Amino acid sequence: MEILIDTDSAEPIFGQLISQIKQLINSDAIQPGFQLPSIRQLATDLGINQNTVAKAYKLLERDAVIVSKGYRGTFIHPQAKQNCLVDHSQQARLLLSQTIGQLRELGLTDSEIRLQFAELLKDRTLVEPV
Amino acid sequence: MEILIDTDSAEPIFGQLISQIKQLINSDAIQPGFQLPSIRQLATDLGINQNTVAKAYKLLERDAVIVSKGYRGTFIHPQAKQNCLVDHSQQARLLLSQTIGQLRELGLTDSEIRLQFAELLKDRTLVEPV
DNA sequence: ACATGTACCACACGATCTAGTAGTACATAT
DNA sequence: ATATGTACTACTAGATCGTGTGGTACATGT
Repeated sequence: MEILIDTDSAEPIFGQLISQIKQLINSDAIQPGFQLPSIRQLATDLGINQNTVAKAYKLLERDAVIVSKGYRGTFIHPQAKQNCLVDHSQQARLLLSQTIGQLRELGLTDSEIRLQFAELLKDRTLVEPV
Repeated sequence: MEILIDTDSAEPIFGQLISQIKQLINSDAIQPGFQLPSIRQLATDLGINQNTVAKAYKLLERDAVIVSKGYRGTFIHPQAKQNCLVDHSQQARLLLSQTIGQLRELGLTDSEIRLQFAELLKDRTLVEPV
């Protein structure tokens, strides 16, 4: 499994990791069930921080591209290739654009919308019911 | 009509104007039909910029607290006292909190939500249908 | 000619916030 | 003891935003 990191790139490292891992899956270089290197292993190999790798893995797992099995390691998800194409941003775009449109119709200033949004986003109770 | 501006205050000048004008209305110091000083007049009286006064007036008119009658001047709105209490932020809060909750349930990161939001807010076509 | 509200633009200062990364520590299970 | 994923804090550079200002221009109606 070959991954190259460009520290000078504008794209963040964890983003490069995600892109390249997805590409390896799409090109069938690695297939479902394949065990990925551990977070520490990959981090030291690439000369980057563990948290950076952990972040990439976490996002990949959220999108069901890989699966973490705790101390046993991390593996390619059975439907990895299919899930690589899912775009969560699409749904977000739709929901948000509708909301913004409504708020603007109410006459709210963009500044006011921004302010409310920033405050609400700090509030974690919006998804976990306390 | 006495208005005092504290340049050293953390609250922006246009905010101080809005607050104090609302308070004058609530305390019956000025009543519906009362003619407010013109933008230029108030600006020079307080030693602040015209645009700052214009901004305050504009927001007050949006919330139906005052009414601009063009070259004839600006007046206190008939239902000013009542409209002083209307909080547009309330509706915004509700709409936004619902949307944010849904996006989080989808598993989206706050970073991702923020990004989408920032991009969409730049798009003015969301309310004006081109 | 004059005063009114309104609408732009551009700029600068300051404050705030965010992303990205790094370091460290922890619980688990072999 | 060792390896795994995970969670927390902290830091720094950079971007972003708001505010206020200044200037100019316009249409309106007296």
